[in-house]
Amino acid sequence: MQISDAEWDVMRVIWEEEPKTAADVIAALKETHDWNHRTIRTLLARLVEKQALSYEVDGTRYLYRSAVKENDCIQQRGQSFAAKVFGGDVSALVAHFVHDNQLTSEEIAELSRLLEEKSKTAGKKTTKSTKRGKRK
Amino acid sequence: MQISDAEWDVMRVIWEEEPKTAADVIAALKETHDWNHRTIRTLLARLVEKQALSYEVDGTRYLYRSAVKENDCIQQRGQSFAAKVFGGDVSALVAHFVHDNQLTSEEIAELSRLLEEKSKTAGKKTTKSTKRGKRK
DNA sequence: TGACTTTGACTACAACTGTGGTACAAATTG
DNA sequence: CAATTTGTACCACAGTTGTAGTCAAAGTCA
Repeated sequence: MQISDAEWDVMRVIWEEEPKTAADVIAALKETHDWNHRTIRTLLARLVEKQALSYEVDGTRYLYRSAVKENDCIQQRGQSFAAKVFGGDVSALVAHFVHDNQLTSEEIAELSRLLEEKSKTAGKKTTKSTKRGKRK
Repeated sequence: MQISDAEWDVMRVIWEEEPKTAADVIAALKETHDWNHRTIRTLLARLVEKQALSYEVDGTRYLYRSAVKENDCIQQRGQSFAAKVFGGDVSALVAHFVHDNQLTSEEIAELSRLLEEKSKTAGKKTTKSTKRGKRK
Protein backbone atom coordinates (compact mmCIF):
# COMPACT_ATOMS: atom_id res chain seq x y z
CA MET A 1 0.00 0.00 0.00
CA GLN A 2 1.14 3.48 -0.82
CA ILE A 3 2.17 6.15 1.66
CA SER A 4 0.74 9.46 0.53
CA ASP A 5 2.58 12.76 0.58
CA ALA A 6 1.08 14.03 3.80
CA GLU A 7 1.60 10.66 5.41
CA TRP A 8 5.18 10.69 4.28
CA ASP A 9 5.89 13.77 6.33
CA VAL A 10 4.54 11.99 9.36
CA MET A 11 6.72 8.97 8.67
CA ARG A 12 9.76 11.20 8.45
CA VAL A 13 9.40 12.53 11.95
CA ILE A 14 8.84 9.04 13.26
CA TRP A 15 11.86 7.65 11.46
CA GLU A 16 13.84 10.47 12.92
CA GLU A 17 13.24 9.16 16.40
CA GLU A 18 11.09 6.34 17.67
CA PRO A 19 8.85 5.73 19.38
CA LYS A 20 6.78 8.86 19.51
CA THR A 21 3.37 9.68 20.91
CA ALA A 22 0.83 11.51 18.80
CA ALA A 23 1.63 14.62 20.81
CA ASP A 24 5.31 14.25 19.94
CA VAL A 25 4.53 13.96 16.28
CA ILE A 26 2.21 16.92 16.42
CA ALA A 27 4.88 18.98 18.16
CA ALA A 28 7.51 17.97 15.64
CA LEU A 29 5.32 18.87 12.70
CA LYS A 30 4.22 22.16 14.23
CA GLU A 31 7.41 23.71 12.96
CA THR A 32 7.00 22.91 9.34
CA HIS A 33 3.31 22.38 8.82
CA ASP A 34 0.22 24.27 9.57
CA TRP A 35 -1.86 21.23 10.32
CA ASN A 36 -4.64 20.84 12.81
CA HIS A 37 -3.75 18.16 15.33
CA ARG A 38 -6.83 16.23 14.18
CA THR A 39 -5.30 15.96 10.77
CA ILE A 40 -2.13 14.49 12.13
CA ARG A 41 -4.01 12.03 14.28
CA THR A 42 -5.94 10.94 11.25
CA LEU A 43 -2.72 10.44 9.34
CA LEU A 44 -1.30 8.38 12.17
CA ALA A 45 -4.39 6.20 12.19
CA ARG A 46 -4.19 5.71 8.47
CA LEU A 47 -0.55 4.78 8.66
CA VAL A 48 -1.34 2.19 11.28
CA GLU A 49 -4.10 0.87 9.08
CA LYS A 50 -1.67 0.69 6.19
CA GLN A 51 0.76 -1.09 8.50
CA ALA A 52 3.41 1.51 7.96
CA LEU A 53 3.28 2.20 11.68
CA SER A 54 2.65 0.00 14.65
CA TYR A 55 1.82 1.15 18.13
CA GLU A 56 2.00 -0.01 21.67
CA VAL A 57 -0.45 1.14 24.28
CA ASP A 58 1.17 3.24 26.94
CA GLY A 59 -1.40 4.05 29.58
CA THR A 60 -3.94 6.21 27.88
CA ARG A 61 -1.99 6.92 24.75
CA TYR A 62 -0.11 5.18 21.97
CA LEU A 63 3.55 4.93 21.29
CA TYR A 64 4.02 4.80 17.57
CA ARG A 65 6.87 3.07 15.82
CA SER A 66 7.62 2.61 12.16
CA ALA A 67 6.79 -0.81 10.80
CA VAL A 68 8.53 -0.23 7.49
CA LYS A 69 12.11 0.80 6.98
CA GLU A 70 12.89 4.26 5.74
CA ASN A 71 15.38 2.94 3.25
CA ASP A 72 12.89 0.53 1.79
CA CYS A 73 10.35 3.25 1.35
CA ILE A 74 12.82 5.63 -0.21
CA GLN A 75 13.94 2.84 -2.47
CA GLN A 76 10.41 2.15 -3.55
CA ARG A 77 9.43 5.73 -4.09
CA GLY A 78 12.62 6.37 -5.97
CA GLN A 79 12.00 3.35 -8.08
CA SER A 80 8.55 4.40 -9.10
CA PHE A 81 9.59 7.96 -9.68
CA ALA A 82 12.39 6.79 -11.94
CA ALA A 83 10.03 4.50 -13.80
CA LYS A 84 7.33 7.06 -14.29
CA VAL A 85 9.39 10.09 -15.19
CA PHE A 86 12.51 8.63 -16.76
CA GLY A 87 11.19 5.36 -18.06
CA GLY A 88 13.47 3.60 -15.62
CA ASP A 89 16.59 5.17 -17.01
CA VAL A 90 18.44 5.98 -13.81
CA SER A 91 21.37 7.39 -15.64
CA ALA A 92 19.15 9.96 -17.33
CA LEU A 93 17.57 10.71 -14.00
CA VAL A 94 20.90 11.37 -12.35
CA ALA A 95 22.03 13.46 -15.29
CA HIS A 96 18.89 15.53 -15.01
CA PHE A 97 19.37 16.32 -11.36
CA VAL A 98 23.05 17.05 -11.68
CA HIS A 99 22.39 19.22 -14.64
CA ASP A 100 19.50 21.11 -13.17
CA ASN A 101 20.82 21.92 -9.75
CA GLN A 102 23.39 23.91 -7.97
CA LEU A 103 25.91 21.68 -6.25
CA THR A 104 28.83 22.72 -4.12
CA SER A 105 32.26 21.60 -5.18
CA GLU A 106 32.34 19.40 -2.09
CA GLU A 107 29.20 17.64 -3.18
CA ILE A 108 30.55 17.20 -6.67
CA ALA A 109 33.75 15.76 -5.35
CA GLU A 110 31.82 13.38 -3.17
CA LEU A 111 29.65 12.23 -6.02
CA SER A 112 32.64 11.77 -8.27
CA ARG A 113 34.19 9.59 -5.64
CA LEU A 114 30.99 7.58 -5.44
CA LEU A 115 30.97 7.09 -9.19
CA GLU A 116 34.59 6.13 -9.16
CA GLU A 117 33.92 3.48 -6.59
CA LYS A 118 30.85 2.36 -8.46
CA SER A 119 32.79 1.86 -11.63
CA LYS A 120 34.67 -0.99 -10.02
CA THR A 121 31.55 -3.10 -9.95
CA ALA A 122 29.99 -1.71 -13.08
CA GLY A 123 28.83 -3.94 -15.88
CA LYS A 124 29.94 -3.47 -19.43
CA LYS A 125 27.79 -1.92 -22.06
CA THR A 126 24.33 -3.46 -22.05
CA THR A 127 24.47 -6.10 -24.72
CA LYS A 128 21.03 -7.57 -24.64
CA SER A 129 18.75 -4.68 -23.96
CA THR A 130 17.09 -5.71 -20.75
CA LYS A 131 16.35 -2.11 -19.96
CA ARG A 132 13.10 -0.83 -21.18
CA GLY A 133 12.27 2.30 -22.99
CA LYS A 134 15.59 3.94 -23.57
CA ARG A 135 14.82 7.05 -25.48
CA LYS A 136 15.41 6.59 -29.19
CA MET B 1 -2.52 21.85 -11.38
CA GLN B 2 -0.96 18.43 -11.02
CA ILE B 3 -0.69 15.82 -13.72
CA SER B 4 -1.53 12.44 -12.23
CA ASP B 5 0.36 9.24 -12.90
CA ALA B 6 -2.03 7.89 -15.49
CA GLU B 7 -2.22 11.28 -17.16
CA TRP B 8 1.54 11.44 -17.21
CA ASP B 9 1.71 8.37 -19.41
CA VAL B 10 -0.62 10.06 -21.83
CA MET B 11 1.53 13.18 -21.84
CA ARG B 12 4.56 11.10 -22.61
CA VAL B 13 3.18 9.74 -25.84
CA ILE B 14 2.07 13.19 -26.87
CA TRP B 15 5.45 14.73 -26.12
CA GLU B 16 6.99 12.00 -28.17
CA GLU B 17 5.27 13.26 -31.24
CA GLU B 18 2.71 15.97 -31.74
CA PRO B 19 0.02 16.47 -32.63
CA LYS B 20 -1.84 13.23 -32.15
CA THR B 21 -5.47 12.25 -32.42
CA ALA B 22 -7.12 10.31 -29.62
CA ALA B 23 -6.85 7.22 -31.80
CA ASP B 24 -3.11 7.79 -32.13
CA VAL B 25 -2.71 8.06 -28.41
CA ILE B 26 -4.80 4.98 -27.84
CA ALA B 27 -2.75 3.06 -30.35
CA ALA B 28 0.50 4.21 -28.78
CA LEU B 29 -0.60 3.20 -25.32
CA LYS B 30 -1.96 -0.12 -26.45
CA GLU B 31 1.54 -1.49 -26.29
CA THR B 32 2.26 -0.69 -22.73
CA HIS B 33 -1.09 -0.36 -21.03
CA ASP B 34 -4.16 -2.42 -20.77
CA TRP B 35 -6.53 0.50 -20.82
CA ASN B 36 -9.98 0.72 -22.26
CA HIS B 37 -10.08 3.43 -24.91
CA ARG B 38 -12.71 5.19 -22.81
CA THR B 39 -10.19 5.57 -20.06
CA ILE B 40 -7.69 7.19 -22.36
CA ARG B 41 -10.27 9.55 -23.78
CA THR B 42 -11.20 10.58 -20.27
CA LEU B 43 -7.56 11.23 -19.48
CA LEU B 44 -7.22 13.33 -22.60
CA ALA B 45 -10.25 15.36 -21.62
CA ARG B 46 -8.92 15.89 -18.14
CA LEU B 47 -5.57 17.01 -19.47
CA VAL B 48 -7.27 19.53 -21.69
CA GLU B 49 -9.25 20.73 -18.72
CA LYS B 50 -6.04 21.06 -16.75
CA GLN B 51 -4.58 22.91 -19.68
CA ALA B 52 -1.75 20.48 -20.04
CA LEU B 53 -3.02 19.75 -23.53
CA SER B 54 -4.67 21.89 -26.13
CA TYR B 55 -6.49 20.68 -29.18
CA GLU B 56 -7.48 21.82 -32.56
CA VAL B 57 -10.56 20.57 -34.32
CA ASP B 58 -9.69 18.60 -37.39
CA GLY B 59 -12.89 17.69 -39.19
CA THR B 60 -14.65 15.36 -36.87
CA ARG B 61 -11.84 14.75 -34.46
CA TYR B 62 -9.32 16.55 -32.30
CA LEU B 63 -5.65 16.99 -32.78
CA TYR B 64 -4.04 17.16 -29.37
CA ARG B 65 -0.87 19.03 -28.61
CA SER B 66 0.97 19.57 -25.37
CA ALA B 67 0.44 22.94 -23.79
CA VAL B 68 3.17 22.47 -21.23
CA LYS B 69 6.77 21.62 -21.94
CA GLU B 70 8.07 18.20 -21.03
CA ASN B 71 11.16 19.66 -19.47
CA ASP B 72 9.18 21.96 -17.27
CA CYS B 73 7.04 19.12 -16.06
CA ILE B 74 9.99 16.87 -15.40
CA GLN B 75 11.67 19.71 -13.62
CA GLN B 76 8.65 20.28 -11.44
CA ARG B 77 8.06 16.65 -10.64
CA GLY B 78 11.72 16.16 -9.91
CA GLN B 79 11.70 19.17 -7.69
CA SER B 80 8.82 17.99 -5.62
CA PHE B 81 10.15 14.46 -5.43
CA ALA B 82 13.48 15.78 -4.19
CA ALA B 83 11.79 17.98 -1.64
CA LYS B 84 9.50 15.30 -0.34
CA VAL B 85 11.86 12.37 -0.19
CA PHE B 86 15.25 13.98 0.29
CA GLY B 87 14.29 17.21 1.98
CA GLY B 88 15.57 19.06 -1.05
CA ASP B 89 19.05 17.63 -0.77
CA VAL B 90 19.77 16.88 -4.41
CA SER B 91 23.21 15.61 -3.66
CA ALA B 92 21.77 12.96 -1.35
CA LEU B 93 19.23 12.10 -3.99
CA VAL B 94 21.85 11.58 -6.64
CA ALA B 95 23.98 9.58 -4.25
CA HIS B 96 21.02 7.38 -3.49
CA PHE B 97 20.31 6.57 -7.11
CA VAL B 98 23.92 6.03 -8.02
CA HIS B 99 24.38 3.84 -5.02
CA ASP B 100 21.25 1.82 -5.50
CA ASN B 101 21.43 1.03 -9.15
CA GLN B 102 23.38 -0.85 -11.67
CA LEU B 103 25.06 1.47 -14.13
CA THR B 104 27.16 0.54 -17.10
CA SER B 105 30.70 1.83 -17.22
CA GLU B 106 29.67 4.01 -20.15
CA GLU B 107 26.98 5.65 -18.07
CA ILE B 108 29.37 6.15 -15.22
CA ALA B 109 31.89 7.75 -17.52
CA GLU B 110 29.24 10.01 -18.92
CA LEU B 111 28.08 11.08 -15.50
CA SER B 112 31.61 11.70 -14.37
CA ARG B 113 32.10 13.93 -17.35
CA LEU B 114 28.93 15.80 -16.46
CA LEU B 115 30.13 16.31 -12.91
CA GLU B 116 33.49 17.44 -14.13
CA GLU B 117 31.88 20.03 -16.31
CA LYS B 118 29.55 21.03 -13.53
CA SER B 119 32.41 21.64 -11.17
CA LYS B 120 33.51 24.56 -13.28
CA THR B 121 30.46 26.54 -12.29
CA ALA B 122 30.07 25.06 -8.83
CA GLY B 123 29.85 27.27 -5.80
CA LYS B 124 32.02 26.83 -2.79
CA LYS B 125 30.87 25.20 0.39
CA THR B 126 27.54 26.59 1.52
CA THR B 127 28.45 29.10 4.17
CA LYS B 128 25.12 30.40 5.27
CA SER B 129 22.84 27.42 5.21
CA THR B 130 20.24 28.40 2.70
CA LYS B 131 19.38 24.78 2.14
CA ARG B 132 16.68 23.42 4.31
CA GLY B 133 16.46 20.29 6.27
CA LYS B 134 19.81 18.68 5.81
CA ARG B 135 19.78 15.64 7.96
CA LYS B 136 21.56 16.22 11.23
C1' DT C 1 -15.83 17.38 42.63
C1' DG C 2 -16.82 19.61 38.60
C1' DA C 3 -14.94 21.92 34.54
C1' DC C 4 -11.60 21.52 31.16
C1' DT C 5 -8.08 18.81 28.41
C1' DT C 6 -6.28 14.93 25.91
C1' DT C 7 -6.71 10.91 23.46
C1' DG C 8 -8.23 7.41 20.50
C1' DA C 9 -12.50 5.84 17.64
C1' DC C 10 -15.55 6.91 14.31
C1' DT C 11 -17.61 10.09 10.87
C1' DA C 12 -17.58 13.67 7.17
C1' DC C 13 -16.72 15.46 2.90
C1' DA C 14 -15.06 17.44 -1.23
C1' DA C 15 -11.34 16.98 -4.77
C1' DC C 16 -8.69 13.98 -7.30
C1' DT C 17 -7.92 9.40 -9.56
C1' DG C 18 -8.49 5.27 -12.09
C1' DT C 19 -11.68 3.14 -14.79
C1' DG C 20 -15.23 2.86 -17.68
C1' DG C 21 -20.41 3.45 -19.23
C1' DT C 22 -24.27 6.33 -22.07
C1' DA C 23 -25.95 9.40 -25.44
C1' DC C 24 -25.83 11.14 -29.68
C1' DA C 25 -23.91 12.95 -34.03
C1' DA C 26 -20.94 12.26 -38.02
C1' DA C 27 -18.53 9.04 -41.15
C1' DT C 28 -18.09 4.72 -43.37
C1' DT C 29 -19.57 0.75 -45.74
C1' DG C 30 -22.21 -3.29 -47.38
C1' DC D 1 -30.03 3.74 -47.02
C1' DA D 2 -29.42 1.01 -42.78
C1' DA D 3 -26.02 -0.86 -39.79
C1' DT D 4 -21.80 -0.20 -37.80
C1' DT D 5 -17.91 2.37 -36.43
C1' DT D 6 -15.74 6.44 -34.59
C1' DG D 7 -15.64 10.48 -32.06
C1' DT D 8 -16.74 13.88 -28.49
C1' DA D 9 -19.60 15.22 -24.48
C1' DC D 10 -21.36 14.04 -20.20
C1' DC D 11 -22.13 10.74 -16.27
C1' DA D 12 -20.87 7.27 -12.78
C1' DC D 13 -18.61 5.27 -9.05
C1' DA D 14 -15.55 3.59 -5.73
C1' DG D 15 -10.97 4.32 -3.53
C1' DT D 16 -7.51 7.73 -1.98
C1' DT D 17 -6.22 12.03 0.03
C1' DG D 18 -6.23 16.28 2.61
C1' DT D 19 -8.44 18.23 6.19
C1' DA D 20 -11.15 18.21 9.95
C1' DG D 21 -15.46 17.51 13.28
C1' DT D 22 -18.01 14.67 17.01
C1' DC D 23 -18.14 11.39 20.85
C1' DA D 24 -16.94 9.25 24.83
C1' DA D 25 -13.52 7.78 28.23
C1' DA D 26 -9.75 8.98 31.02
C1' DG D 27 -6.70 12.47 33.19
C1' DT D 28 -5.82 17.10 35.33
C1' DC D 29 -6.41 21.07 37.93
C1' DA D 30 -8.66 24.68 40.74
